[in-house]
Amino acid sequence: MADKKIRVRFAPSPTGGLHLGGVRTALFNYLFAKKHGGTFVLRIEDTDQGRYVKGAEEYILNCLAWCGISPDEGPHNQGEFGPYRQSERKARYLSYAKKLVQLGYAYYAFDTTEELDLMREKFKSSTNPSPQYNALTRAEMKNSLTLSEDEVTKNIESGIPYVIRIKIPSAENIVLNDMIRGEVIFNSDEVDDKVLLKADGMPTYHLAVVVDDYEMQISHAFRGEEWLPSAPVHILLWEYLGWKNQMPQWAHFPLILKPDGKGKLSKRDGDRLGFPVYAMDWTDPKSGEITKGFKEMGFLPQAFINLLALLGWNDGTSQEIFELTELAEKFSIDRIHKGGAKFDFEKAKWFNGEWIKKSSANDLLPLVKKILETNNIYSSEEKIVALIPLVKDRCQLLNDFYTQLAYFFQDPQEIDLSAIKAKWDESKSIFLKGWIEELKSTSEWTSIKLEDSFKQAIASTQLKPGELQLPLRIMLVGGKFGPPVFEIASLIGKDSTIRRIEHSLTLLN
RNA sequence: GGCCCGUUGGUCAAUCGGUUAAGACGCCUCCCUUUCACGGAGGAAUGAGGGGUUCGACUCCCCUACGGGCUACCA
Repeated sequence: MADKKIRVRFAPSPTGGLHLGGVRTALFNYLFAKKHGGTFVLRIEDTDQGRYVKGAEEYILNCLAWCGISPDEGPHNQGEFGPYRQSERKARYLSYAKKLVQLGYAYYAFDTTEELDLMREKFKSSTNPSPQYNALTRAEMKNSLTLSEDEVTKNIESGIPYVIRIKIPSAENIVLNDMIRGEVIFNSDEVDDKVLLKADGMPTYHLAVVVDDYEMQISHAFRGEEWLPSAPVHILLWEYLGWKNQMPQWAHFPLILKPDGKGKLSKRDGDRLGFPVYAMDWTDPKSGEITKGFKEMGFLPQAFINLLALLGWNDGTSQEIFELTELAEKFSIDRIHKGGAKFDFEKAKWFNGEWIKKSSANDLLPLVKKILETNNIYSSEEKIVALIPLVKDRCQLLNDFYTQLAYFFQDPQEIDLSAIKAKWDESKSIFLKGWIEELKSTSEWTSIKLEDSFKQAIASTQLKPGELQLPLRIMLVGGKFGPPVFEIASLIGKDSTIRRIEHSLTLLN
């Protein structure tokens, strides 16, 4: 076992957008694989044809690629353990389910939905509001344990729908050894006879996960904490199928929680509180509704995985900024927390700001260019790349580059005159008009020269430089932000500078 | 209701029996800056409660409280 090759998997269901928690699960799997020179497998768990959403698989791949954590093996890069979509593995599950029946560890059940509801109604009490299909109730149901062999065969042959359920033993302790939580003990009496094979012939998660983890030789099975209660079913299955000594090591990750209230983070929380929950934009193929993703919100993939990695894990030092390769070196399962972490969008933005500061102008160029272009600003790469260092410290999200850069390319659409008006008087207008005249004849248009000229001109008046520098900024950029004013003036050029000042002057009259 | 998991500032968190209980985000003050940021210096703010064990508990054990997950022919 110790020399077993490290193989881990990320096994999402293609049912919609890829949740932040899902990306973190994928990331932790990836990091573990990289750290130990193992293989990171992608398996598509598409056994629920009712919830299957077209395009979701492709989308998941794209999200992983954007994050830089593409799988080593999966439906799009087949290894020797394919197929990697559960829907394409259907026949295998059936044969294992039948084997379990033969062995007496599972049984056929013919109960209809109505009959199940009836049973639950019948056994419902104040002390037991949700009765289970288990040792107590299965004796009263229609299954191969209560029916004669003939009846069972007849039922199956005549096409009556059936499921196969696991027969949970009574009064047994089932022990899970979790890499994060240690020993967790379940009493089998609390576990119900879970459906293994559905009436449509598809396996449920419970059967599929153990069959596939076995066949794909998964060495470590990591998943979210929401799976902890069903772990005993899986452990039993490993045992009943005779694979107990090949069972992977388990670890259940803590959940990512809502920032405010309680409960795990959902897409709705993002909509409600104004931040993304999905990795990338997700368009629902039925409704056409678009749900915002981190990518489109202006996150750098490096920042996104960095923030995710630090949600429930840290390396024990106070370091917070890590790149992927460094994470892969330092990652370890035993430094993962047990408790869930509330998601804090403010901190997420801080991570992104740090990564923007860390990135070079050249790295940022294509992204910034694209943002400008979606806002109808087209410019040369030379110009953009020169401008980026001036403003990148002021940007937390990539989209901030638009506001920070737009006035270099076009006159501000809105000018915050209210900030000027309060202390405005005629003497200031007169000064600026005079200064503009001076500028018109200036041949050397540099920020140093402009600043000199401005200060000299103002020295001959009663005004102080500070009284006019802010108004000048607002006239040029539209608001109180951006790099030093004279630098801006030098970059936008003489015509624009003069035009913008004149325009504001007329507005002030 | 039952079962399981969890609980250090508002949030992310270090500590693995002995510390003035780190650090970060956010917030506040100041410096730098005649803008906004960045940067720098400070500040407020934490061991859920109660019992044990121990010379000594945030750290180990028990109880309580609180929070979460699960309780589908969904994953």
